[in-house]
Amino acid sequence: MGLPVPPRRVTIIDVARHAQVSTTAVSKVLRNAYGASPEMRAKVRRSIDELGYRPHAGARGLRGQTYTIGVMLPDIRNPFFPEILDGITASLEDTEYQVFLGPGCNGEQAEARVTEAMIDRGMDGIILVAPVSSRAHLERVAASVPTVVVGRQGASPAYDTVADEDYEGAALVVGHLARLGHRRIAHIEHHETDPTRLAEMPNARRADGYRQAMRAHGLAEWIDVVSATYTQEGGYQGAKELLARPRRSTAVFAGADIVAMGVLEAFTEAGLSVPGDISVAGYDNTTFAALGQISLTSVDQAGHEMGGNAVRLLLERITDRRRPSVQVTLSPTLVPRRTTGRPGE
Amino acid sequence: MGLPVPPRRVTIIDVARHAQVSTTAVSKVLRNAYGASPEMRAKVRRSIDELGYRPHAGARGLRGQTYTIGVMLPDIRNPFFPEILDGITASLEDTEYQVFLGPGCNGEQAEARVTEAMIDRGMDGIILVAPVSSRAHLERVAASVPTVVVGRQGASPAYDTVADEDYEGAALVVGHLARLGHRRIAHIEHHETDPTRLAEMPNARRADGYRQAMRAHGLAEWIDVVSATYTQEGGYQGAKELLARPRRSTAVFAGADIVAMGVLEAFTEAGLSVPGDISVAGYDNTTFAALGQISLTSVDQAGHEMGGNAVRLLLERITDRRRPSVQVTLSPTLVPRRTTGRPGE
DNA sequence: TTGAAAGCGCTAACAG
DNA sequence: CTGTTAGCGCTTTCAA
Repeated sequence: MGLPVPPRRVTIIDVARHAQVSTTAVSKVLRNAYGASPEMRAKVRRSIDELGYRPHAGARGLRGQTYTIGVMLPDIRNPFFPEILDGITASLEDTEYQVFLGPGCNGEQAEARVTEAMIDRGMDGIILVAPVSSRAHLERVAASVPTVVVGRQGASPAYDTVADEDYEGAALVVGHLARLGHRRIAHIEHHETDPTRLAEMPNARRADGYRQAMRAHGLAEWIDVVSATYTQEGGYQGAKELLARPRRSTAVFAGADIVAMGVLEAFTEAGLSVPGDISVAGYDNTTFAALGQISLTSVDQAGHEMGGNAVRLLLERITDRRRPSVQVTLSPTLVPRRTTGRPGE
Repeated sequence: MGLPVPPRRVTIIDVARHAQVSTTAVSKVLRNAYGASPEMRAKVRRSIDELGYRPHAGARGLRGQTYTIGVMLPDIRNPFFPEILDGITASLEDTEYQVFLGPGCNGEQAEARVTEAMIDRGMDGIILVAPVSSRAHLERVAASVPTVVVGRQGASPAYDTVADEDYEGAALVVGHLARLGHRRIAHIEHHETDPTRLAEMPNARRADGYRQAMRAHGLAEWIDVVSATYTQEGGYQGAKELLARPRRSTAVFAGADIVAMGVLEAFTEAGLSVPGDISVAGYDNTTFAALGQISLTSVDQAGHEMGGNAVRLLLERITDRRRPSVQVTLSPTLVPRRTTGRPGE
């Protein structure tokens, strides 16, 4: 059963016939374009409603726009990204644009596939969140469609960027811990080898920010960085490594909340109390950092604002593709919770 | 600068010219369609590679398919959904189809907007995960595009379904707790009023499954259901309510992991130890249930398999739109962790 | 202000 | 097996 014959879609021709005008007129009304009298607009609008007409985006795209914005998120599991997405959808809610997300990407190859798929579908603009692709690829993408890169530093004339100042975020954590009386503050970073990305990716900047802040607080001699990956397992292993040190740290700054989760697990396993024996801080202020059971001190990146700014820049660029590129940098804030306290309490 | 003039896209005509064949020939090669000699195929493929040609999905969609599958997830924050998504993308990886996600939807209106947007973009098929829309709307959608509904019971001739047997999941939890020696097992449900959805939505079925299982274990007199919402706050409030009861339960079955998180928070606040004083179980086996710090007993829905099945059914239906609808039901499994133990220990 | 007509890139139907 | 032709639904000249 199930209506084997899907009823033919209502097209612009049906609307034109119903309203007794030309398709051109209907098109003008759809796009709020110049050259249609108020009476005609009203008449056309009525027909559109009566017939339940909705324009076919693919067909529109062949000549004009598809009114579609693509968003690429690296990992849908990371609870930080929904914040950005909320900011994006909220800003786009009252426009005609529709957002679609690429599926979780990990690695340059997956990113290439998704970005190409977006371009092939005629999307009017794309927002890339924390992409790992080479700058060359990003610029190639930006050459064929308006693009905004979010959560990654590195200005380019080809695309706009919106990012959090990770140096500052790292400094907030180190400052907070130092103020509590910690000196031996260790850091677990996500290892980065690619030379281009080294300066642009948040993980690298957090590690640098940590080093810089330690020096600024006169704690240079206690700088201790463990290389791992931004995963729970990475945090677990990194914490193990720290525990094996002859002089144990009194605080650990994990480069991401998910890393902090692994750290907490390792400490619990080792019978250490947090923050009694050792303090732990994360980064991203993810949903589970806020869970009462965990209550992790973290850094909030204002994801919502990031998303909102990204949309603003993107719409501007869709309007004027040759305007000079813009870089927006937002300041993170510290969210102290129960995993950090005075040392040796 | 940023290349103010985006280079014209390579079209099928360019490829045809380069390979010295007709556009029809190129089209056939693209679609692996019948009627092209191996030599011609090779020649065309070479030209495609040399020119870096990629077909324009919108244009294809005007006559044939767009090779695009839309997936609607209700809430990107719920860590259960990525599992389904992984199953979907994994099954689609080696096909020409590309997945795009609708942005997080809450409520019927948002769902309507997203499903319509997908149809307007000529998507070849759509997968709706735990939609809250009325059955009528779902059938309207399914009438214009092949559709699979995931995570919601309720067979329809218009679409296929893939769901977990929530009765069974609830029974697993009750059985587990009963076997540990619990009798006073309470349940926190997500309140459902809509009569149509009542029988189809997972939350309602979990509550029913709980009641049924309690009876089956001879614990009918201890049935105790608190109505809340599937949120952390809902769990917190629900737990408060349970604590105010004259006879306290020794175990709580929360309808979802996120609810269990709120429950745990309330119990911690009340100075109760888990599972010493009271056991807690959730549902969905989300990422944070597995976190060492939380270690929540939960029910695993085999999201990956759900996604894989959804894709299989969808591709089948894209091939043959009039084949009778299919319902796939998967069995959940219990994942016992540290939040459940013997009562009164 | 209005509409006729061309064409976006591709596929399907058909003829050779 | 191969190519010609006619659209798909819309926007965009451009002439009236």
